[in-house]
Amino acid sequence: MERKPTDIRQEEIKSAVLSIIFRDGLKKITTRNIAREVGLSEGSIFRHFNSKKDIILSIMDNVINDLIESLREISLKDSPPADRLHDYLCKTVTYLIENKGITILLFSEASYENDPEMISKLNYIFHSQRQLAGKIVSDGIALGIWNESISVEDFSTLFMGIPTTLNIEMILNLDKFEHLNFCKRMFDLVLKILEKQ
Amino acid sequence: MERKPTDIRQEEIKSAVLSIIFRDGLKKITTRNIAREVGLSEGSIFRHFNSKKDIILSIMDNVINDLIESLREISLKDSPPADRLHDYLCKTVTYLIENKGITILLFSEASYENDPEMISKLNYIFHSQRQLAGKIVSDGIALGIWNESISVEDFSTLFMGIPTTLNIEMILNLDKFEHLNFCKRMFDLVLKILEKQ
DNA sequence: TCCATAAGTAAGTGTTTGCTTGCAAATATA
DNA sequence: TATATTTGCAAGCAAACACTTACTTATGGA
Repeated sequence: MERKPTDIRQEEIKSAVLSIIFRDGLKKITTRNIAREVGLSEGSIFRHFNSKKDIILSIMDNVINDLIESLREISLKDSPPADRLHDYLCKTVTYLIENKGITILLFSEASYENDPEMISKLNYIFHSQRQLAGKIVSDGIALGIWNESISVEDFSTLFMGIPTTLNIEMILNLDKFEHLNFCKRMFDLVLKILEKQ
Repeated sequence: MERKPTDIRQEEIKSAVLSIIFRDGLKKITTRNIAREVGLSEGSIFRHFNSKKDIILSIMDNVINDLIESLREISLKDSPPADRLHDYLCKTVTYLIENKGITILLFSEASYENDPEMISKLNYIFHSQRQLAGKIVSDGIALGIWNESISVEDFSTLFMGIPTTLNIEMILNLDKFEHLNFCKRMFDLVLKILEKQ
């Protein structure tokens, strides 16, 4: 059989997991199915990961490296806060649409396994998102653009609801979901909260 | 052994499921564990429900009867829309806090099993909530109290994000979560979107 | 009092699960 | 070329799972 180095196989395995979820649902993520999807024997999967849990943890690391780091870049830019907030939201929405099912995988596995390592990684992802969004709002307030009486904490909570609702809507009616201009529409709504009256 | 009629046992079983989730996590909901929690043999569980799936479906029915019907009542009241929206939000928040883990159970099971019956019930729950919130907003606009240029659809999406975020926060840091005045604070924020400028 | 029915149990069933073992062969390094 | 390491596979492991079976016993209406 064809042989490939571990780092390549690891990516193939993680990608297989996401394909299976999207096509067949969460229940079908078994080491047998993953092996078949990659085109390896089941035993080989355990050459490249110590456990099934490690595969999920590694997928979480991908989310951190891809999504969170992009959001961090946007949040720390010099551009006007309104532009940043808009980009931030659109980046999140795009990522979720392009990686359908990834957050439900993360939340389901974490709450299913009740595993501290998973919960901790999820915590990092969630609270990074919150904190980075909060920074943009703080900047806007500091610049005198936005209403200084708004609680940054509370706004961030509300803001975080947008991607999570998007996720749920995608689970419930994948096909019907109308994401045209979704981020722009949501952005216009939340801007009303921030603007000085 | 003590014998009880099916309808009593069914409630005991459903209640046991929720206790197990809260105490031990989703993975521990096995028919063995449920039986032990109720104090029955595993076989007896199947006297009262045809399958494990039916237990979850029945819990979903409880959510529909308890939460959704309360929300419907609030939504259809005659009181001022702002009062109704506030009550609506607080009712949801209270329910989620008192029934910790119930929504993650529903979403996880539905997306894990990928079962049409479960997805359909979840759809009903989610879209009822959306629609009932939307009605309050429509009423407010019709009465000339709120900004008529706001999209009721988009507002409802944003509004639905509040309970879902609450859920996630509760999974991630159950103990630390500060829910004092949570609903009031969120209500004040979203009111800024609705008010005429 | 009789007896159908409902509610209980112990001891299984087959299947699926994540993972291991023992060994072969490809690849990299000396 | 010699050898150590890595990658692969087939077969199989124990444990866990939802659920069934065969049988017993309590309950309640005729």
